[in-house]
Amino acid sequence: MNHSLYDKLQVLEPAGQVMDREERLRAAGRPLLNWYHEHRRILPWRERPEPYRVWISEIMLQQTRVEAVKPYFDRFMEALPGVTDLAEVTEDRLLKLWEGLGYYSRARNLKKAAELLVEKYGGQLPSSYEELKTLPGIGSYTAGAIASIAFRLPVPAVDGNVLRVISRMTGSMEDITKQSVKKAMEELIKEVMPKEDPGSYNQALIEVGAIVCVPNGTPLCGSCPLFSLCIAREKELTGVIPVKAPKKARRIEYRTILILIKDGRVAIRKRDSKGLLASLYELPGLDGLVPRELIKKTLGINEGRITPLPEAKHIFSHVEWHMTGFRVELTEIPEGDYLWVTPEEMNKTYSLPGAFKAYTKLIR
DNA sequence: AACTCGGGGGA
DNA sequence: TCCCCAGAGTT
Repeated sequence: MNHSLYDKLQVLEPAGQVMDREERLRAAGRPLLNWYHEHRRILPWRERPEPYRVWISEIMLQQTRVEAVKPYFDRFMEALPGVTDLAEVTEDRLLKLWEGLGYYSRARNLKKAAELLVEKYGGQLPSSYEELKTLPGIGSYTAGAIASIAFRLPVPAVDGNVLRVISRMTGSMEDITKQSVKKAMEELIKEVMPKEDPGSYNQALIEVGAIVCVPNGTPLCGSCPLFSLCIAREKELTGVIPVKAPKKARRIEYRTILILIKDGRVAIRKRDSKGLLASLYELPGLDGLVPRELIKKTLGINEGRITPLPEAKHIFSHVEWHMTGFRVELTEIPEGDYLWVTPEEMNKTYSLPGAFKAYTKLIR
């Protein structure tokens, strides 16, 4: 096992003996399990932890809060109750089911993986950590979560919660955004985790991170099962740990959004299958802030009534769209790969991400 | 190792 | 505003 500088971090126990990082984590196992059985939240995907349900929930939960996932999970399970349904669903219907959850490659990878499962695994998820990890969209965390929760295998599932809880408890000042730190944490946990109920153990660490050892604001140390084991609590370092490298500033992109109207229908178009909002539908748009006088020329039309629309801003994690827009009432169909749809079809059938909301709400 | 990929809720 | 979230894939 790798021993970094901070593995050597030791504190004096009341009795005078010291406890290193590994011992501290071993000691946490029983308190975590006891706490979890008493305090765990009742969640839809925890009721019947079958492999398919655990898989779908874990993908939805990647970088996404429990509260955000709740309204999506049951609807998804009802629409696509099994691997075969997922393998056969159209991409448009799948993306509509995912609309608003973000990170849309998760949905596409889900379908890819389902197709593989039907082809090569008899429509079932494989039960080993290593095989799970080969599937699209399943990395080390998700493979560990499925293997431990659905198949009861003793493998770790290290997410942001686990990194925060354990780095605080052990007083580690290492940068948890580094993949080397995550990997070391996985190896450490694999060594010390109890073997009898690995799913509950992993979820206990996650649950403590989600509802006690919270990231923003003051952690609720008074109700933490790891209170007496926690170095950050003892040394008042919860404001410092976990240490994370600063992230870089967002770039800004300027867009001109167009509501093209012809005979009561609106133009939408499918976005590229790669990049931001891949394969979703969008209102047509132009790069940059295009002045009103250039709109007709750019569209290649002669007639049309052009009305300016308000400016709008949409913030993604790494990009900001600063938008302006125009409504264009057409008497001719412009060149371009447009789909002409009624406002109702636009809402019910096609997946238009929230980034366009400032303009889609103006369509009537 | 650095970058890309969404959207929302809370401080 | 900024932060973070049951991360993974690509470059």
